[in-house]
Amino acid sequence: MIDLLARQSCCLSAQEISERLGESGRSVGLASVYRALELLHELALVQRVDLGDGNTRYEPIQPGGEHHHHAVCDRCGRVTAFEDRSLETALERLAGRLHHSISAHEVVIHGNCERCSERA
Amino acid sequence: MIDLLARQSCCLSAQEISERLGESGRSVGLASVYRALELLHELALVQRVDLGDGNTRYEPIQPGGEHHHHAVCDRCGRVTAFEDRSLETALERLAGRLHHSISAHEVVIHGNCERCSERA
DNA sequence: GCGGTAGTGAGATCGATTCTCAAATAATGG
DNA sequence: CCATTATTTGAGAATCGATCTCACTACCGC
Ligand SMILES: [Mn+2]
Ligand SMILES: [Mn+2]
Ligand SMILES: [Zn+2]
Ligand SMILES: [Zn+2]
Repeated sequence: MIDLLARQSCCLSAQEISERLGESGRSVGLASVYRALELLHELALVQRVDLGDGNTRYEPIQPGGEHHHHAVCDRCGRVTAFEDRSLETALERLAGRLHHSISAHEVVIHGNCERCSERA
Repeated sequence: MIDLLARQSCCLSAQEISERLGESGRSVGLASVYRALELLHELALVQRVDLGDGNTRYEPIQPGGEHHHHAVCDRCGRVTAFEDRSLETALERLAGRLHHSISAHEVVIHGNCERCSERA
């Protein structure tokens, strides 16, 4: 499972992880998936991603710190990843000013994806 | 209920809204609270806030556009609101570059609040 | 093999949200 | 006013992701 997650470029739900493992032969129960994810999260190897539909997703944390954020289409649900250096810079600067330690941050953008923007 | 929400400076869960309305005499069922919130959200009067504990919160959208974001203490759960102009600027600039319309954005910071940072 | 320990997952449980529907309330028209 | 129709409410059922339980399995050292 570790490897399956590591191979992902973007986030997956626990359900999806369990299904994919099943498809590829190595079936793993949902309970075990959640257990593993919790552990990986504590070890800072996996980050939780909450996009506001009722499903928590998980994605690997890159050792180098590179990461992206997500734009969600409120019409079709499609999730688009994006990176933005100046956004990250703003967040880094904010860290100093804030009376709050920062172990993670998450930026979620809502709107319509390219495809859904076209058709009225 | 509109007025109760409007009076809030920060987000409340549906549960909290129902409770507070009950305390102040005008009891309103949970179903009705959710109904009203959905409507207010469609009218762009209320914004959903998802902080990653299983509770969706809601807060009024200021007509002027002023708004804040949230830092969550992963130890005690306390929610701290913060504003940051340069973060907003970065998000505004991003809007142009992104192949995705933006109707809302949400920034959530995880870490430890001031109090929890002090005690080891 | 055998007892002990850690890991697994099917199914029970929980809790937030959504759905249903009968009752309450409001609006309409004579 | 009163009867009729339309709208709103909210208690409780249903849903569904996440978590918990616990019998069962796998593994380990002897
Ligand atoms: Mn970032
Ligand atoms: Mn903002
Ligand atoms: Zn779309
Ligand atoms: Zn705290």
